[in-house]
Amino acid sequence: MSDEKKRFERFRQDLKAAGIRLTEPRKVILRVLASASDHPDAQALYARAVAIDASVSLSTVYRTLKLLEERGAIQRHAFDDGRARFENSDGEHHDHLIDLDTGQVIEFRSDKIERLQAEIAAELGYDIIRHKLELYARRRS
Amino acid sequence: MSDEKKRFERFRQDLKAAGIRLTEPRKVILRVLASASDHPDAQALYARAVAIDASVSLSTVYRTLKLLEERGAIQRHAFDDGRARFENSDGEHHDHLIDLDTGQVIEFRSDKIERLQAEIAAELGYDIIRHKLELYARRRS
DNA sequence: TGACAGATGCAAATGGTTCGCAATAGCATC
DNA sequence: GATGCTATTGCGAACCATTTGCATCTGTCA
Ligand SMILES: [Mn+2]
Ligand SMILES: [Mn+2]
Ligand SMILES: [Zn+2]
Ligand SMILES: [Zn+2]
Repeated sequence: MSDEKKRFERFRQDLKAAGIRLTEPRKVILRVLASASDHPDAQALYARAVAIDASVSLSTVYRTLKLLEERGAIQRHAFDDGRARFENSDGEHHDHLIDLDTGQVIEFRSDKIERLQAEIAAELGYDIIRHKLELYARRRS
Repeated sequence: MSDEKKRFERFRQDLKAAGIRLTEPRKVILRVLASASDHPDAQALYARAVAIDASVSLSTVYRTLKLLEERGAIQRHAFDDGRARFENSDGEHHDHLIDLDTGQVIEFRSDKIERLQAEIAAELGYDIIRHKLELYARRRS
């Protein structure tokens, strides 16, 4: 089974387990999310969904995104361009570098940084629930 | 001269140097910003400004904030609560830990993390222009 | 197949922020 | 200190991403 199909299945199970109806628009949106490998915003997801089924509405895209986010199935990011961007939450945690010139989003992960963050929070008497590390950068010339 | 006064002076010089008029509303807003030690949003700054001079408008608060941000005199943050928050840019760079229960913002700085970030970017062929590190955390029980 | 609660599309509302515009007020000059 | 030009102001309307109310549809399970 392809990764895309696996992701779709995971979404489907998630909703089913929560007793949430698997409607036609939701199926379409799940499919779109499962096959996304970038960090699309709601508009982009809506466009991809409409390409599959023209009757899907932007409202339902937003409602489904919220639903999946609440269940932890997808993650919402707020990069500096205003719109919220989404990606599915499988795979290991990573942070992002945003190319200021192209808008390209590059993923990276540093265990050292993750560890240091936890240490800092601990010293302050806190446990990190989630965090955000975004590097806005320009290609070295 | 107090830190507050120093900050106000720096703001004043910045604007003067750029040939920007030092109007009454701007003076009030500069004063408010200079004396802020937290991370207030536009509404909060507006409230503080109005307490000094009731004729100041929210529009002018926003316009002045943009002006100062463009000159690098203040910094804009976008924590997860939607509104933009501001703080003056003197002092050394730091990042933020946000207490999810109280909303309290705690500042910290880790040279190690700063260094690691630069290394990661360099490996990817990038120079960091700015970055955002926010830890959303809960007090350890 | 029927019933009913949950889900949908549409349009209108929201909330933070920006903008257009006519009126006002810095500031350089006299 | 008065004058003139222009930047700046307050106000309300516009913006834009996202959310919501509502009448209508549709999964789901009996
Ligand atoms: Mn990612
Ligand atoms: Mn700070
Ligand atoms: Zn991370
Ligand atoms: Zn930092």
